[in-house]
Amino acid sequence: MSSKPFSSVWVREPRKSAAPGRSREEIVAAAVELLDQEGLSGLSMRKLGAKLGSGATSLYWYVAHKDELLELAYDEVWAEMTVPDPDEVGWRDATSVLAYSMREVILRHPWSGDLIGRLPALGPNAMRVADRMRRMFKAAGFKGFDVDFAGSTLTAYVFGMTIPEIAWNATMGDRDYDPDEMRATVRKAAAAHPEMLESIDMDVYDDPAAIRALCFDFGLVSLLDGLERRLAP
Amino acid sequence: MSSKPFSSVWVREPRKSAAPGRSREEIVAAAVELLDQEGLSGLSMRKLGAKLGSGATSLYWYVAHKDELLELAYDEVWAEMTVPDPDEVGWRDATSVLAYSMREVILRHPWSGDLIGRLPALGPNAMRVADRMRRMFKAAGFKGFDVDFAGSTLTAYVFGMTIPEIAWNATMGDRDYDPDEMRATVRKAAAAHPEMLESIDMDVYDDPAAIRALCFDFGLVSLLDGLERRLAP
DNA sequence: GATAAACTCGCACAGTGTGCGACAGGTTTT
DNA sequence: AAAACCTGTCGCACACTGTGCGAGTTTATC
Repeated sequence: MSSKPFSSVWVREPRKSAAPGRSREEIVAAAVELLDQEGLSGLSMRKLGAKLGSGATSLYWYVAHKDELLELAYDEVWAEMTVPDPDEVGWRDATSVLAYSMREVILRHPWSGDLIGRLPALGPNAMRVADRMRRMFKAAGFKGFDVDFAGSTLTAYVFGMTIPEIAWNATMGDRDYDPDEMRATVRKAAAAHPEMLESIDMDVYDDPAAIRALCFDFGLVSLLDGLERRLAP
Repeated sequence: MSSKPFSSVWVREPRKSAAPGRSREEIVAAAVELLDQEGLSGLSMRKLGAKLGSGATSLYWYVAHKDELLELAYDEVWAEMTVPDPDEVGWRDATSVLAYSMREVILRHPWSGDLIGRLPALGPNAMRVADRMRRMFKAAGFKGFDVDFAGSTLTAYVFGMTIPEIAWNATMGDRDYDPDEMRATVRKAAAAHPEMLESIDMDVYDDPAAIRALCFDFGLVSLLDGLERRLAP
């Protein structure tokens, strides 16, 4: 009765071929490289084929469709995240380090921001992160559902804070940034809401990166405080 | 010296035409409708033109490019969010209601999830929400940067929690959901991490929507607790 | 040497955003 | 009245996308 089966690279049986000329790993690596250089919209099968010195449609032997390739590339990103051992540093430090690492990795691969919330994170690397994050929160003392809830809350925060940051970098990165121009723009947009001006006129726009870092830390500390509170009633 | 000026619909001067046959509002409304029905990838200029009984390229009179249209449609989403008055219900209730409202609105317009983190939220409706959210956190007692930081933290959490939920609905919505199939899938993906099983084997997959709602509340309460703690040292 | 499996790739199709230039109708200026 | 100018519409064309198909080539196995 079920219409279509749930489809994901991680569910399909992989090709058994040992290691011929072109391999799936090579393709995924090239895709990640291209994505880092040109962004999500810069990755096309034709370009990727050219980069690998092959025809575009040859890649379809190793990969069912482009989405599958993206699933594979996406999981590579999770591999780069540092997940400390809570037994060594304590759960708060461990989760903090993970959070900062996630933020940093996503910012390094901005295209991954567009994939969060579009692809299921079922790859081995994502699983490894999930597993170790569970351990962190178990070490902290969470029980039952709360272990997963705490994990979801943390990743939600990090993603939610970082994704808009990517957007900012994308719109601003390819032009010379002028604080005054930006201030003027936002002031115009907020003209109808005089109270907003007090935040705009602060020196937010002079060093946005620094302010964003501060903001990330503020939210993270708050969040961890809030989680801690759920442990001891 | 500055390469390109910062571009956004909200910065450009709008067309002055009063109200001829076709108007910008009409176009945006039709776009939102189409987006709701067919999702982000379902919106093409040709389809939209057809829906309005006009040629595709005619729309370019009212809108500079597709992105601009998306900016306009995106802002319409912000208009639907309920932003209570903190003076009436207290800041914690006010922020909770806003958070729930944001979640609900985004889930109702899933395509907006893909636009967060791709478009700047400078439209009048987004500004209105930002302004009133500032008021909430000022009423709570936050000062200076912390007012904006608290706001960013809250929206980050809501977005980060909701965006993956959209992805889930998208992959699952168009097929019959089978808890056991899903459980088996995830169990397979997590095979290398035995500790994950204890969360998988709980009844998460029987009523995912309910669990997600629980999770959202857990994170929200934690976050607000954490923010509250920053008020009284 | 033959048969089959593994792999490559050119062609073609249906679709996309959008620049361009040709139109039409109304308003204003000469 | 004529000419010039806006406002608005739209067909055509370009370069680009993912990918199904089928014919071709290489490699492995018996």
